[in-house]
Amino acid sequence: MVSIVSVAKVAGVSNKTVSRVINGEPYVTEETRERVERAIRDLGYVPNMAARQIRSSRSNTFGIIADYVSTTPYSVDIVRGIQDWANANGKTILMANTGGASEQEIKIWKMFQSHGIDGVLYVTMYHRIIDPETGDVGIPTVMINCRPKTSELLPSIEPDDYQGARDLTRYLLERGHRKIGYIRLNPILLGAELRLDAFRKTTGDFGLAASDLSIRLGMEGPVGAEKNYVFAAATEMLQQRDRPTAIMSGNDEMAIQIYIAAMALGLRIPEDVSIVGFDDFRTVSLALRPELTTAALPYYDLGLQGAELLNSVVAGSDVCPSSRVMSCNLVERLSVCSL
Amino acid sequence: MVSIVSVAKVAGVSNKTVSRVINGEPYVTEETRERVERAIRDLGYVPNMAARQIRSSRSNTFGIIADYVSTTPYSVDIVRGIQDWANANGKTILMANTGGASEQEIKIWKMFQSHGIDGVLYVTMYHRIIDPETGDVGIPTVMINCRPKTSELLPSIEPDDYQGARDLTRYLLERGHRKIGYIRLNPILLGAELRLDAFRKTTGDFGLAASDLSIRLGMEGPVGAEKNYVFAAATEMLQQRDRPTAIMSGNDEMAIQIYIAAMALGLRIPEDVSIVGFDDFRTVSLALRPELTTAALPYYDLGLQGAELLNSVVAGSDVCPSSRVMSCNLVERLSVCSL
DNA sequence: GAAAAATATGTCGACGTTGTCATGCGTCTG
DNA sequence: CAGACGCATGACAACGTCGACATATTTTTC
Repeated sequence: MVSIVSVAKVAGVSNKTVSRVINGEPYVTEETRERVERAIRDLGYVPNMAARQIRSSRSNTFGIIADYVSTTPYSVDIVRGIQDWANANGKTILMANTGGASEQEIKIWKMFQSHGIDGVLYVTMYHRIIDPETGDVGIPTVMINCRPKTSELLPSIEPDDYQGARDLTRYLLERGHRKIGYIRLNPILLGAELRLDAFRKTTGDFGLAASDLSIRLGMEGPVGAEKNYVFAAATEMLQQRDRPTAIMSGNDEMAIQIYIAAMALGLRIPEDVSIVGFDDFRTVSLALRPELTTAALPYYDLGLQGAELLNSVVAGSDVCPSSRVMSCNLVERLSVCSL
Repeated sequence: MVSIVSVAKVAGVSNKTVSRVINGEPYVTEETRERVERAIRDLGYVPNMAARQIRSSRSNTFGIIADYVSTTPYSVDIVRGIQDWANANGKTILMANTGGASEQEIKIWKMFQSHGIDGVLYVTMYHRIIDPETGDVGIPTVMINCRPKTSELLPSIEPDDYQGARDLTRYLLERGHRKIGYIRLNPILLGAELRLDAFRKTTGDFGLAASDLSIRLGMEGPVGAEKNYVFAAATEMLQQRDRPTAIMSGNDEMAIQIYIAAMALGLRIPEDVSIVGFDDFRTVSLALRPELTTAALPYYDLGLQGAELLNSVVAGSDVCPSSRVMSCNLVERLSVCSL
């Protein structure tokens, strides 16, 4: 193992001087600095993080604890955002998934503690309210895509589902749609309620009556084993005499079934029925024909901002532990037409 | 910080005895062991990995270096497999993404070295042949979902695209299909060639002529910015007088467009045209109606086995650095009918 | 019942790094 | 020119853990 000591020997200086060079401390002659740097290059020296950590009790490592995020296709962009931030700021990321099991969660907190993690990003796959088993370990924590249930608040960052659904609804209304169908997300998800509320409120404000709305449940049951009514619901909705001219889908994935249901009934998209999604899950939204108009969940930014926020918490700046919210931008594609 | 020393003080023994208890070494009375364990619990002691590593020069940590895997929806199951193995075997996972940039890659290898990583899993999003910039760091490495180009071989684990496509083709042939269309994956991907070869070979063996086959390119161009011809290709294919009774899609995602193309032409699936995918990317294969018959990429097992294999390499057992291959199981759903 | 073996516990140092303090040298101030 | 100051460097200890070795106690063996 090539250590600071071997570098010092080769450069003909003390180890402390090498340490100074490595850490960019002042009070080193240009000449010694160069000698040391050459020795570092020649020997291929790399600092030993474990030793640093033991000395400084700072690991420069953040932990991600997730339910399924990194192992599920949907919210990977959160992780990407975090990693990009970490990369740009010289931090390392240690990742663990609970798979939803709370005994796992406790084990993971212990593991984080063991590794002297500086801070934890608590990430969930679906936007929801939870009660993190922080294991009372006292590591600074920021929640991403979820919000703590209990009063002992942790700072959190969430997508603005309400605003996203409101913008989407307005978009349809502005294009002349007055009969609108809505196929609901699984009600366990926080987004489901927020999106539906926004839909109801916005159509109401615009003067639509309850009879102009056609609302159906698309999915229900435990995440990962839900019952799927989307195709049936869409088919039924589109067979009504007075069928909606536009359908809002709880998310993009569900929109696949709505497309297929519409086409099976011989309806053209968007001429006969307009469809909008939610999430901008691009594997779907860009694969559908016509491409899907939808509201983009700000996953990447959630990750980036979350890491940034955690960093300031760790650095000790007094972040008030409130919930920060990021907007969902409307992505206009070709699945909606004006009437 | 509660260390071994504080535990020793409380338990009234030497630190070495505490160390012995922690590591389950023999030669400790039942009585002392209990006293120590109680002290550990009372103080909430957790071993300090950094210190351990510095002492033993083993970190019990594996690194994942990926192009985009963990930040892309497709192959997250590889990561899940690795993490499950790590969890079950008390290893920790450090994860980094190159985003495809090779200067990133070098940086990441340095970082791994800095952290004293025991072994590295080199994972790619798409099955392909690459030349890893291992940074000549000499950390044991196993490649997952890819194969090294150069002669200095590293052990690798890959999916058996050929077998998967062969089984899928046979499945169609056995059900009486004699006119079969094929929409090709992006040819940069190793899977594209293997799958197409299998399709050609298997139909040929079965006695189909080239004229019975209708092969079109679905996508091309750099990953992430490819040109997409799928919808057009499928539409054109299905408008032929002598249209195929079944279409094999390069992957599940492309099948979305094939479904829509077929339906737009008023064709029913599977009565008028059968469709099979590849990958079993469940967000798609289970969302399509009828659900998609496909071959499942063994991603989870790739991860699990890869971690296992890396572990034996690290432990020093002489693993011959050859390529191991895992089969793609056919998943029968409802998108194919017998003629 | 003495020597040998097995069991139980302790002391000490080293891993690689950096913070604290000390030292040496040159330059400035009055 | 004495003292103060700024700069450049080094000596040393300490972080938490565990391996090597030493010591103390008990058990086995003939």
